[in-house]
Amino acid sequence: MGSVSRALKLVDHIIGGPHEGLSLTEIVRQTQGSKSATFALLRTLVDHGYLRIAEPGPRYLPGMTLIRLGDLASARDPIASVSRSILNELSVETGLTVRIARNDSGYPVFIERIDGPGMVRFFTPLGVRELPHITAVGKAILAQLSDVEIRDIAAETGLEARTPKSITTLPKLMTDIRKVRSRGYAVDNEEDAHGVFCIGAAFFDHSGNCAGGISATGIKSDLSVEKEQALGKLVLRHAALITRALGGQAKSRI
Amino acid sequence: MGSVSRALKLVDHIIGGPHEGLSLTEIVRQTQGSKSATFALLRTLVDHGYLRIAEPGPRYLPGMTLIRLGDLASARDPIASVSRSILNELSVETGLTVRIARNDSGYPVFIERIDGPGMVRFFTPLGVRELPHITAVGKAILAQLSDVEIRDIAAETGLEARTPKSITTLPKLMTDIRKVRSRGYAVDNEEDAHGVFCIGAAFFDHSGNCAGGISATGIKSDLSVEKEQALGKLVLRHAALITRALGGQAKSRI
DNA sequence: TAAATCCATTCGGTATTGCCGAACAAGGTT
DNA sequence: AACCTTGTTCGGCAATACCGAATGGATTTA
Repeated sequence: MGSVSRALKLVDHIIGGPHEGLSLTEIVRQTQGSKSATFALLRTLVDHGYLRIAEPGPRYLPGMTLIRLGDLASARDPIASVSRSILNELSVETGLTVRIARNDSGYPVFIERIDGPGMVRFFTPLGVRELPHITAVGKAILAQLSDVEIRDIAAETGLEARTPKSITTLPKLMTDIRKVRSRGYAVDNEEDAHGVFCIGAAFFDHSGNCAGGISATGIKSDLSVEKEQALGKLVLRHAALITRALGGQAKSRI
Repeated sequence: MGSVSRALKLVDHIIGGPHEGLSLTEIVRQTQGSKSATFALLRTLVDHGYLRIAEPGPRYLPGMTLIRLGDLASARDPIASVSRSILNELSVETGLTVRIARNDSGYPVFIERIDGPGMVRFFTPLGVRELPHITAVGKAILAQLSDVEIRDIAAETGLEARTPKSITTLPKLMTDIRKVRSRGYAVDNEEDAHGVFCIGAAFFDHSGNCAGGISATGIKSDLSVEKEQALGKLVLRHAALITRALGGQAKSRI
């Protein structure tokens, strides 16, 4: 399957490339492999719409099939499709950037996003495993796990820092998790990015497992202390709505 | 590249499959190829996140990478990213399902969508070439082409019908296109689906070429005659906003 | 104007590797 | 307990994906 892997790596490379696309020789220079082989791979990717060619001087760009598959994958995801209207409601009520994440064995993977109306745009990619200890949804998910599971995940990630406010030690993480458990919602206080806060809460599937989380993100200066609590309760309520829409119920942790 | 093609066909097959996913044997039955070969292909697709495995009884589902690539492809598309806020504005002003399409050499390919707030959901896939003579955006794009180009595209598609109201002959199409040219906006009057109307208008890039179109879709009974004109003007105005955002200007047709 | 450079694309020949059938393992069912 | 179904592994063969070189077209340099 080396061929397939190489082809998919090419897709990744091109989607990470510059706005105006990449030429064949540029791609060959930046990746390993002969010119003729990559040319053949690119050709089949174009045939399937994964890439498209921009003229002049054949430059390769992401194709329409990627948009098609992403749309279908999102429409077929039960969590994403069920929460869309609830997410939209939270968006208009808060005016913030709101997101839904799926619980990928302890790690949050955001699958849906509605940007706030303001000028500020956050870099919030979908479909990527995020760090649990640095995101509000991540901590909301962690809070549903046992302490040993949290320890294991903390060991896996190494609790790396993104900002000076990031939590980098297990004890500090545990005290924060305990706060999450008592409040019901999790807070990311500039732990992921300077000047950015995030408030998240978990939702549950039919078997009572944490299926993911919902969160609202904004710039720190807009969030007063009393607003935080109100926003937390709002996010929590919408998480409960998603739980209900999924036909789920929160499991009582041991 | 047979390998790559087969792998991408598998992705297509699985994303078109049932909600609960497909098992290996089901996939083997529905596609050609040996069990071991498809197993290997599926494995690499899972490795790259294009597919994911649902337990129990390994069933294959669309993976998170599809959502990630779709999000990135959409974010990198200049038309999609520039029109997002304008599309959102049209959405709240009309309360309808609104969409943006890219002009793919005469054919509309929708790349962005905001569903209306109501119960009704239209099946409006993204990233797919739609038929020009059956969609409002399609006719808005056609109206920007020369008459011979329209004839060629009509010959290519065969002007197939979707509903009794579909336009199926070139003369009828041309009279409708002339109306589009005089009004500025195009109307799909239950030509694509029973009880569904759509109003669209074209926007232009820096070189004056038609880059795509924007449209609003709703159920027919909500659209009175006087509303149609108001809505048409509204859609047209938002198309002009996109043209400006793209740094474009409408080319005067000959 | 001609030489030169750069790039996309094509083409044989070779060896890598992807494919197949069969065998193994593991549940689930009768 | 025997039987069927399904996922997974393995060895051997043939297809085919890869490479390097050659071609052709376009743009630039001398």
